Parts: sequence; structure tokens; C-alpha cells
Amino acid sequence: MSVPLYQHVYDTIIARIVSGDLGPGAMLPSETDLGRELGVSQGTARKALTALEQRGILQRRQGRGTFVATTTPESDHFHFFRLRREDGSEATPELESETVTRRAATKDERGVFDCDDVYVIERGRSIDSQTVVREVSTVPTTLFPGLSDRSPLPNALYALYQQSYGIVIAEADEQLNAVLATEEDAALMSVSTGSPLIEVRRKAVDISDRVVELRLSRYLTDALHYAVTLR
Amino acid sequence: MSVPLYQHVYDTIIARIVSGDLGPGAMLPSETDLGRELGVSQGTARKALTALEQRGILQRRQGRGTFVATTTPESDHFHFFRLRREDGSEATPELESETVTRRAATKDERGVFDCDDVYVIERGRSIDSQTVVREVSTVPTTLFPGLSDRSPLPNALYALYQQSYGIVIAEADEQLNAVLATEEDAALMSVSTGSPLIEVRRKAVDISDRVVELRLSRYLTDALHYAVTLR
DNA sequence: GGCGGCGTGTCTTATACAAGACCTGCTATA
DNA sequence: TATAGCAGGTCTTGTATAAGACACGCCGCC
Repeated sequence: MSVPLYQHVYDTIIARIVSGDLGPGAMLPSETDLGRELGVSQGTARKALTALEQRGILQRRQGRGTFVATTTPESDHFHFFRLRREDGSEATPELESETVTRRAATKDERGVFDCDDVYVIERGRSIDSQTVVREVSTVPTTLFPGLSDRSPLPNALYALYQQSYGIVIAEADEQLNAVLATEEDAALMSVSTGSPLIEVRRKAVDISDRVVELRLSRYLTDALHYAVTLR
Repeated sequence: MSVPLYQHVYDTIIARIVSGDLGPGAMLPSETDLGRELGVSQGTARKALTALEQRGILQRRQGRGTFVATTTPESDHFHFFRLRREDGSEATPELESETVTRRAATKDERGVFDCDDVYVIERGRSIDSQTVVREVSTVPTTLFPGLSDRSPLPNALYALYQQSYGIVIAEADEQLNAVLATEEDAALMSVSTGSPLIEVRRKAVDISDRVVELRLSRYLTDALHYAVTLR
């Protein structure tokens, strides 16, 4: 018995979510039923559910049941969108401009995506009527067929990924640098060239550990800041 | 019975660590003994230990025992120091300059620290022979008596906090902005005035949820970046 | 509106065995 | 004789089971 039983339960649930068998918001069987179904005890099923809950993939409510976490534009969006106002409040960005194009993947992209073509989503977004975000997302066409037909895309891309493609983002690795605004930045963001910006390179990973998106963002942090908690 | 039993076990262990009863690296009683000592079952003690392990406060090794996690300068330091080289490798900063002073707390500081006086630690740190970090840490004198006598302080402040004051940092809230280098920055970091920097305002919280440090850092991100993983 | 039942997750206990780490002592071998 | 190495014993945590008491949310019945 090399892999523990609870790991099997864990993997099974992940597989069901990835396959679309369990959609966002779907209710899971009770711990007892799940255990019986998979041939383990309630406690073992519970252990797997607890682990999935802690990864944020499931939500449990006493008296109600266990549900697949829903990436609502409001709640989960701010997990991966870290800009906050100075008082710490969440600021919902508005879509200002968008272009979606398709092109051949670069060698690097082919390495992470294992795909020949990519969609490139360029967007400008504003908070409090000030354009403060400029970002370029790159996703493989194999995982997101027909994405360009859906333009304009919703504000919260990850909610779209989940609802329309069954892809649940679980993790995002970000690398931040301070840069100076280019003329292009300045034109879009209505600041002067040479203003300081935060540039973020993101690698987004879904619950089955595939890299599903690369993103390059530039944030204007005059009235906002990038907030993060380290534990 | 409003609070669960495992919570009591959890709190007891935290209290023992905070009081210095359990120092870094100390071995805890076995699950069985701990349970017997606190009047709960082994499984309940285990639940508390698991929660503490997940918070990174304890380390368990099968066959060995359970230990208070040690904040080694090498391992845990990088939990809260996020600068990385472009290839993602950890870069150990060297202390370039340091001054420790004592002054009266501002109104804001009094609010978070509940203390009249603070120590202010100003430091410049370098990576790969290039000064890239300039930071000002503020800590309450009540929690860190005699801190100024210890100057020069070790590179990893949080290891000092733990080893000499029994204060274990559990969480750091950071707010990042892009700024331009002032003349002061430029002089210390050997870059030209107006270079883009990342400014970080940090609030460090220990395991008993006290704010124990405020820190303002400026990072030069030409050859490095600030790396973070969102989950 | 209030009460009670039912289904859910939550907490706690008890027990058993598996697996890793360490020590001790025996034994085979040089 | 000295010692390397193996076998067992015993400590630890890790995994798994079963069972019961409890809390919460919901809904139907009175």
C-alpha cells in the first residue's frame, strides 16, 4: 500500500472536478456516502475533504454539506488580483480596452504549454476611473478553444476559465519588478513617461498542476498598492 | 463547551512557546503523553499538533517526534525575504550599514504597539556586491529590551527575535508600491536618482497575533525580483 | 410562529496496525 | 580481541477504522 487511501479519495475528487463531473458549486456526497462509495471509512474521506478545503478547492458548511468552491467574480478574483486601495479595500477594475489575437507560440511558451498556438489577450483596466492596469495574458489554444470568439471577455478571466472551460486556477507564481512607464504605458494610463510602475510576470497553475496562463501586467501604484500576506 | 478541546491543546502549546517554556528546536511530548497530560485523547492532541504543523510552528518527523520549528537563518529567512535572482535562486543579502536608535513612538506606532518608545533599525543590505535593499524596521522597546546594545544585529532579524526574545514571526502583511529612487536611495544603492524601486511596507505579526514590527523597505529590482506565490 | 425531526458537518474517543528512527546486544568475521 | 553488521525491541508519528455525542441548517407539521 504505497499511496494512502485518503490520497486516492483526494485524487478522485480532483479528477471529477477536472472532468467536469463536479461543476462549480456542485454538492458532494456526504462524508459517509463518499466513504462508502470509495470503500473507505468516513474519517478517511473526511481527511481528504479537509485537505481539499484547505487548498480552497472545496467549501464546507456545517449542516449544509460540502461544495465545490465557486470562483465568483467577487470573492476568488481578489485572491489573484492583489491591487488594493490605500485603506486596504478591494477595488474592482473595469475593462477599458481589449484585443484578443492568435499567434504561433514562442519556444518558451511551447515549453510550458506544450502547444503550437496561443491566444494573446491584451487588456487595459481601470479603477476609480483611472486606468491603472495594463496586462497581456497568454493561454494555449488547446485548452481554450474559441476563446477569441468570446471577446469582449469578462473582467474576471479566471471565472471564465472555470465556467466555460472547467479550468480551476489553484496557484499563481508572481515575479515583481519596478519599471518605468514606457510611452505606450503612458498613453494608456494617462501618466507621464518615466513614472514608476510595478511589473508582474505571472505563471498561473490549475488544480491538476498544469501551467495554463502566462501573464505580464503593469500596475500604476499611485493610489493603489499590491497587497500580499506571507505566512 | 464553546471552544473545542483541540483548540485548548493548540493554545497551550502556543503559550508554552511564547513563554519560552518550549524553545526553538525543543522536542514536544509524544502525542500520547501530551494527550494524557492535558486530559484529551491522543487523536485530539494529534489534531492540534497537525494544525500547528500546518502553520509552520511545529515540525514532525515520523519515528523521531514533534519539534518546535527552528527559524534557521537559511531556511525560514526566505519565507519573509522575497527577493530572488532572475533564475529564481535565493540570494543571501550581506549587511552593509546599520544604525539602531531609540525614539518616542508616533501616534500610529503607539496604536499598533501599545508602547511609548520604539527602536528604529536602519539598514542597507547588498546582494552579489550590489546594495539593493534599504530598510527601516521599527519595533517596540517593551518587546525587545536592550536591542540597541546588540548592534551590529545579525542579517536575519527574525532569527534574532526568536532566539533572543522568544518572539516567533508567523505572518507578514506587505503592501508594495513602485517609487522612484530619492537622492538618499541613490547614494546608498549606487544607482541614479529616479531609478524605479519597489517600496514595501510590512507589518509583522507573531504567533500570538501581536504586531511586533513595522518595516519600510526599498528594493532595487534591476537584477532581482520580488517573488510570491498566491494560493 | 414555534417545535421537532432529519441530514449534514464537527468534535471526541478508542483501537489497531504500518512505518521510520534509534538503541542494544548478539554474532560473524577479520 | 576488536568491530562491522544484522536482528529485535521499543520509541515515535502516520494511516485507518468505528462509533457516538453534538451543532447547524432546513423543512414540514402543529
